[in-house]
Amino acid sequence: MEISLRKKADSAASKGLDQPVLALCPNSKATVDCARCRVRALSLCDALEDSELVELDRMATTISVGAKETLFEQDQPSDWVYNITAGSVRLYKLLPDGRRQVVGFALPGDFLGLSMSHKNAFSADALTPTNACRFSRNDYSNFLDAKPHLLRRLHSMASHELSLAQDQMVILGRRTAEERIAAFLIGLRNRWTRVNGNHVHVPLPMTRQDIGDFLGLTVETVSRLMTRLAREKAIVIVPDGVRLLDVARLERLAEI
Amino acid sequence: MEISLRKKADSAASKGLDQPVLALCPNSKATVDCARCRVRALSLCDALEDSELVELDRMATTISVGAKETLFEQDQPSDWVYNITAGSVRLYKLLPDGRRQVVGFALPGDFLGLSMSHKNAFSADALTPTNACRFSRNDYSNFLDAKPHLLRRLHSMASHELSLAQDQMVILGRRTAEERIAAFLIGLRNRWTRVNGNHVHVPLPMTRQDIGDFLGLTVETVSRLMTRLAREKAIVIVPDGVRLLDVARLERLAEI
DNA sequence: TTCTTGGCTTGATTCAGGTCAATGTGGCGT
DNA sequence: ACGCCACATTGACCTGAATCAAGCCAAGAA
Repeated sequence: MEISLRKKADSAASKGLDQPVLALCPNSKATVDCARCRVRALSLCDALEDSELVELDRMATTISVGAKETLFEQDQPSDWVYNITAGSVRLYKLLPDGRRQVVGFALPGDFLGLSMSHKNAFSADALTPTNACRFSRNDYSNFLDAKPHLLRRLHSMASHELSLAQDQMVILGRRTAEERIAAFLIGLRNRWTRVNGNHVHVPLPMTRQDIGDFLGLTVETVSRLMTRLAREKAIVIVPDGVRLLDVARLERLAEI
Repeated sequence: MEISLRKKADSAASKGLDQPVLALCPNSKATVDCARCRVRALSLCDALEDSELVELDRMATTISVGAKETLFEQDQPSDWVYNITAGSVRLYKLLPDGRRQVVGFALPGDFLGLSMSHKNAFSADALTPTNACRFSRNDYSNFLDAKPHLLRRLHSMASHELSLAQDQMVILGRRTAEERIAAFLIGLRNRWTRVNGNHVHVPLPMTRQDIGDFLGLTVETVSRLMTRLAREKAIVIVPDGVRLLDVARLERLAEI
């Protein structure tokens, strides 16, 4: 795993190969500047005052990982919490025999470390080159103790996450393969909307295998159904994503 | 829906038919006495000092609902939060066409209302006669604002719930019917342990249909596999539950 | 340029679990 | 005692998605 570190207090701390700096986070100075963070409004940090952001700056380290590199691994001590600022991340659990369940995908603005447990409940690796704001769990926990409104916000994010997980339980337990694909595309469209605005173009940084492992299907089934939806003019498959043609139909299929 | 109310401040507030008072909560006085609550150690309230419990007493109302009665319904305003003190509750989501996903079962000590949303994410109804401690969401929210350590506790419960939901995603997405049943029985055994101590007898207050709707299976499949596990001497089916004979085998099947 | 590799698609076949249809069974109200 | 009803079980059959097996294609490596 190669991670490049950029930190105000210790810019010589870089280890491993540097990843190219991504377009979304073009700070050439090796500083964290929460006040100007472009995902701030989407993230936990939105709960903070400007004065508090200065404190946060001091705690934060920005990290960059390349595609396919690991952020953290299931069952390892969770020493850090992360705020994704650019890129996309796959979150998954492995069974001993290799079966895999993807429990979610993280996009810019998403927070990893809601869980308050000292072991990671799942592994996380980057789907595309990814930047994140990283805090030590200790610093973070102390900061939380001092800022009850931040804790409120954290709790409301965890509640929201729980609610999404329950929706996913409905999808996995009670929906057909076609409905799962439709729900996935509509759900992802809605999440990209927060980041990029509402477009019929839905980027899919993950592979078909990842989608299958998220939806409880095989690659082949995902591929067949995407092809079928395309044949029936509900979507168009484009490089690195899909374009939604018949949003109404997809929403009807996805309806909860 | 019939609910009997018993409250210190307003014992005349009873409406509807009274349910018989349950064995586990035999207060004949219509008062809430958190300090002596038998599920306190299991519940949120464990985070509170004795002095704070007195405040809680004043906010709380105990309610009793009979089997099959509704505590609250999906998409309705969530005006109350609940602490289950006796009985068992089914939590579920309905699709428009009637398909159902049970998202969980609540046992004594479980808290309903982690979610901080003003609409219920799911419906809840009693499987067996059930007692709960009920708080208005407003009172509760104000109380939380004044007690950051209670909020911490609430958040850690929500985190735990999220982690369980992710485990359930693995079960629904990537496990065989037999593994699902084993995981369900072992998981339920572990939860009853908190309430009753560790026994090989696992009460099943829910129907086979409920289990199927929790595990993404049909009644018939649940019935067949329970019968098979019984035939193979892994369990014995007894009235209102099962007795685990070969715990090691079940744990191997359930392994995460 | 050709070779390799990883991801994607497509077709043929299989099978785990669903569906449909009886039948069994225990509790409850009359 | 009787009938009812909800729940549970069991059997026969069906099907949606998995599995197995090729190919296809684009991006890198040699």
